Amino acid sequence: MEIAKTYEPLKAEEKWYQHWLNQGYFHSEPDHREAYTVVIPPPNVTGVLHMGHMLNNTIQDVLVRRARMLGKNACWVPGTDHASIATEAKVVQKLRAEGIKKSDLSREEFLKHAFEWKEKHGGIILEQLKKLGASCDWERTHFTMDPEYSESVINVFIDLFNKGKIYRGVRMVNWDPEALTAVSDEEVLYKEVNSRLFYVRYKIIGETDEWLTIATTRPETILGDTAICVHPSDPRYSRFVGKQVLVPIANREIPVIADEYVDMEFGTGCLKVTPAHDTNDYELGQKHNLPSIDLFNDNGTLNANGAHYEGQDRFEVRKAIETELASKGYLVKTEDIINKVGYSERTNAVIEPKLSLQWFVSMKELAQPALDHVMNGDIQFHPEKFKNTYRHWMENVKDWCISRQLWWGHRIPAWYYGDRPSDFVVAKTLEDAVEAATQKAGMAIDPSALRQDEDVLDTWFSSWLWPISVFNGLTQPNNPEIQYYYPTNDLVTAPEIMFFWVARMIIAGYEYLGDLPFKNVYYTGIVRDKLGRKMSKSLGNSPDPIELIEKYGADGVRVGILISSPAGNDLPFDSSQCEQGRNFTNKIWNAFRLVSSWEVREIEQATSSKVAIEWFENRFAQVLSEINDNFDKFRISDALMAIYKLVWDDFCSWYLEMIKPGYEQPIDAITLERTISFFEDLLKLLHPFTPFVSEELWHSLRDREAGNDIMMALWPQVKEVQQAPLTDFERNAEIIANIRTIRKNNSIATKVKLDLFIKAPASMASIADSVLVKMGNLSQLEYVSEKVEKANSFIVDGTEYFIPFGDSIDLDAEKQKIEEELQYTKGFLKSVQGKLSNQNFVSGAPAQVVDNERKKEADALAKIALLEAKLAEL
RNA sequence: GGGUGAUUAGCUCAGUUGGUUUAGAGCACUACCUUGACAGGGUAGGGGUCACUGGUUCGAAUCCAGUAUCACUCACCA
Repeated sequence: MEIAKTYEPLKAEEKWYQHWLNQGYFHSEPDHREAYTVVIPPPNVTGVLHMGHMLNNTIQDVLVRRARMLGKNACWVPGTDHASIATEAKVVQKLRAEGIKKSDLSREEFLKHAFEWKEKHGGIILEQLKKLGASCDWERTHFTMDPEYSESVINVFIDLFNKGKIYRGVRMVNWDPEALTAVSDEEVLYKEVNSRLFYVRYKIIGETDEWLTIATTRPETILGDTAICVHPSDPRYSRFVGKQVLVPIANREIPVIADEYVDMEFGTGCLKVTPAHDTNDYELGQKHNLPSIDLFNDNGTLNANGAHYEGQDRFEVRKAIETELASKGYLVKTEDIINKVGYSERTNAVIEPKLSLQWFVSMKELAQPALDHVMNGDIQFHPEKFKNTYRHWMENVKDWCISRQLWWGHRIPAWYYGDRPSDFVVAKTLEDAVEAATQKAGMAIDPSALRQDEDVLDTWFSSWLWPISVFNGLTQPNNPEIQYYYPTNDLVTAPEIMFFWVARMIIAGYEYLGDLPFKNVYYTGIVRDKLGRKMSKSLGNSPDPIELIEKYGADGVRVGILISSPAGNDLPFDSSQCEQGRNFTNKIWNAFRLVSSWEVREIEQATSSKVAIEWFENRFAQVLSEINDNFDKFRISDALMAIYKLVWDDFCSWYLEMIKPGYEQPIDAITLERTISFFEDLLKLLHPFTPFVSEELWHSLRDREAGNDIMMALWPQVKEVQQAPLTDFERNAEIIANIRTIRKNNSIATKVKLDLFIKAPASMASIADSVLVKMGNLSQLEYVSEKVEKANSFIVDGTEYFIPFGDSIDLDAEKQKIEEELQYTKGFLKSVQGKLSNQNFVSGAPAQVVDNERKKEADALAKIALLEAKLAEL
C-alpha cells in the first residue's frame, strides 16, 4: 500500500483522540498504583483558548502522559472558573446589546440570563483543549459554581468567620466604577500615564491677600477637601498652621494642619486633604479628625456634594473645573507629569479609592504556614527564583477584600436582621440564620425579617479550594478520593497569578487539610509576539490556536510551543516554530516510510548493521537517562530537544543510514526487528510531546492487539551504558566527516567509491570498520605501515588516514586546510604550555588537572608533528 | 523609590555548585548536493573580547564589588 509522502495530522488526531476516549484511558479511579494528580488552572467558563492556555496545557499534558507511561495512576482534573467580574461584565454587555439594562432585572432574572450564557458558551475552551490532545479526565470536569463546590465555598466562609478570620468593616477599598464593585489590591494594575499637575491657590482667611498653593492631579476632588496639610517643620508655611483657608468654588472653610507625611519637596509642599477619595488622605483624616465628604456616586459621576457638577463624570468634571478655576483666578499654573494610576484588571476602568463596608479575610496568621512550607522546600517552585517574590508578598500580606458587589458568584452567607452594623449572623441556610439570629438578638426573629447580604464572594475565594474541592474534600471529609489524589503533584501556572491563586491554594491546603496542595509549581512564561509584546486580544497579535493546529497539526504546535520555553522564561512565539514542529513530525513519518519499505529475506546480517545496533542501543540508553533527568528537573524544553536530536540525528541521519539496504535490496530479519523495536522505544519517548503521530505510527509499525496503544505503553527502562560502542562511533563519525569533506573539496560525487588507508597496525582493525566502508562508500579499507604518497590525509585520534588522489586535486586548498589546522593546534598548545610553565599552576592545581593538561600538550605536539610532515610532502 | 532576577552567536536559550579542547545547542544564514524515506531533505561551513570596570585565584562565562541596560515584583509621594 502506498504510504503518503507526508504525515497528515488531522485525520489521525480525530481518530486517536476518539479512540483514547472510547477506551477510557483518560479516566482515573483510585487503585493500588501510585497516584499522579494535576488540577488544571480552571479557565474562565466563557473564555476562549489563547496561546497562554496552549503553552500551559501542553506542559501539563506532557507531564501527565509521561506519568501515565511511568505506570502511575495519572489523573488530570479539568474544569472552569465562574470568574465573577469577567463573566458578569460579559453578560451585562450582551444584555445591553439586546436593550436590557442590568438595573431593570431582579437578581433572579439576571442569574437566569447568566446561566443561559454559561450553558451556551461555557466549556468551549474545554472542547478546544481536546484538539490539542489534552488527556484530561473529562468525567471529572468541575465548575466552581457546581452545587457541591459552592457548598464547600460557603462552608469555608462560615468556618473562617467562626474562627474570627473573616470580618466585616468599613475600609478604603479599590472601587471599580464600571463594574460597580470593590476589587482586591491584586486586581488593580498600576500604569504610568501622562497627566497634569494643577497648581491651585486657596485664600487664607484673616489675611488680606495671602494664599496657599497646592499641587494636585485630581482638581475635581477639590469640592471634597477638608484640610490643607503642610510639613510641621516647613518654614514657608508654619505660620499658617491652625488658620483657615477657603476652598475654591465650594467656598467652604477648612483648616491648615501639619503632618510629617507631607513631602516638602513635592509640588509646593502643600497638600490638599480629601479623606473620602484617597487612601492616604483617609488616614490623615482619621488622625486629625477631619470630616469626610464623599463626592462620587458608585458609577464615577459626582453626587450632590459636587454642587453644579452633580451628575457629571469625574473626568469631564476635571476638564470643566480647570476652566472654572482658571476663570476665577484660582489656577496658578499646570505642569505635565507622569504618575501612576490604578486600573481595574477586569474592566480597565480607573480605580476610585472609596470608603465602603466590605468583608475581609485576615491573612497574617493564615499565611504563615504557607510561607514556611515554600521556604523550606516542601513545596518546590520551578524556577526557584519565584520563591523570593513569594516570600516578599507573604511577609507583607494584607487583608483580603473578598466581597464583590455583583450577582454572579457565591452569595455571602450573612443575614441581617436589624439596623445596627452588628445585627447580622453568618449561616448556611435561612433556617440556620433564623435560629442564630434569634439567639444573638435574644428575641424571636421572623424569617421574613432576615435579609441576605447582596454581595458575592471574590472568584479567588472559590478557586483557592480547587485542589481540594474537585475531590469534594470539604463536603465529604476524608473520602477515598481526596485521600488518594491529594496532595496533587504538579501545578502548572503563570507567575501572574502567584498571589491570586497559588499562594491562596497553599494557605487553604494547610488550613483545611493540614497538608500541601501540590508538591511542585511550574511557572510558565508569558507568550509574546515577535516584537516582544504580550499577546492580547486588543492588539490582535495572538494567533488562533485552533487555526495553528489545523495548519501544522496538534503535534507540530505542541513541539513548536515547547521547543524553546524554559520554565519561567517568556516565550517569544512565532509560527515558524510550529513549522519546525511540523517538520519534525514529518521527519518521524518519513523514517517510518523508509523502514516500512524494506523487504525481509533470509540473508545474513551485515557486520555494519550489528555494529550500528550495538551503538544505537547504548546511545538510546544514554539519551534516555538525560531525558529522565531533564524531566525530574522540569526541564521540559531540554527533554524535548534531547529526543528531537536523538530521532533526527542519531536515528535518522546515522542509524538508519548505517543499516539501510542498497536500493531495492532486502534486509535481514534480525536487523529489521531490532530497528522496529528501536523505533517503538523512540515513539514512547515522543509520545508525551507528540501523542498523535506516535500513536499512529505505533499501530503502523506492527499489528497490535486491541488495547495495545502507545498511550498506555510503559516508558523504556534505563539500562547501563557501555562506553566502547559509543567511542567507536564517535571516532567513525569523525572519520566519515573527514571523508565527506574530502569529497566535497574535490568535487567527488557520493556515488564514487574511494580507497581508505589507515596508518596503523593491522591489529587495530575492528568490526566497526565495516561502518566506515558503508558510510564512506569505500571500495577498500587497508591498514598500512607507511604513509601513502599522493593522497589526501587527515588525523583522527592521533592516527593518520589517507585517501589517494583521484584524477585531480586542489593542492593549494589542501595546503591551506592543513595550515589552518596547524595554526589552531599551535595556538592551543601555547595556551596549554602557558599553564604548564606557570609554577603556581603546577603546584597549586590538583594532580588530575595537571595530568590532563600534560596529556593535552603531548597530543597537540604529536599532531603538530604530523601536520608539519604532511605540509612538507605537499 | 525598595526588592528580586537577568545580560553568552542574527534569534531563542544551555553552560550541573571555578579546571575535558581557544565557550555549546536549536532555528536562521552561506555554499554545494539531491530522480531511491523526507527540498518540510542532505553535506560542509561562517558567526561570540560570555554587558562594562575592577578584584579574589595557579586558573573566572562561572565567585566578589561597582557601573550600565532590561525584566519582574512590591510601594501612599499628592
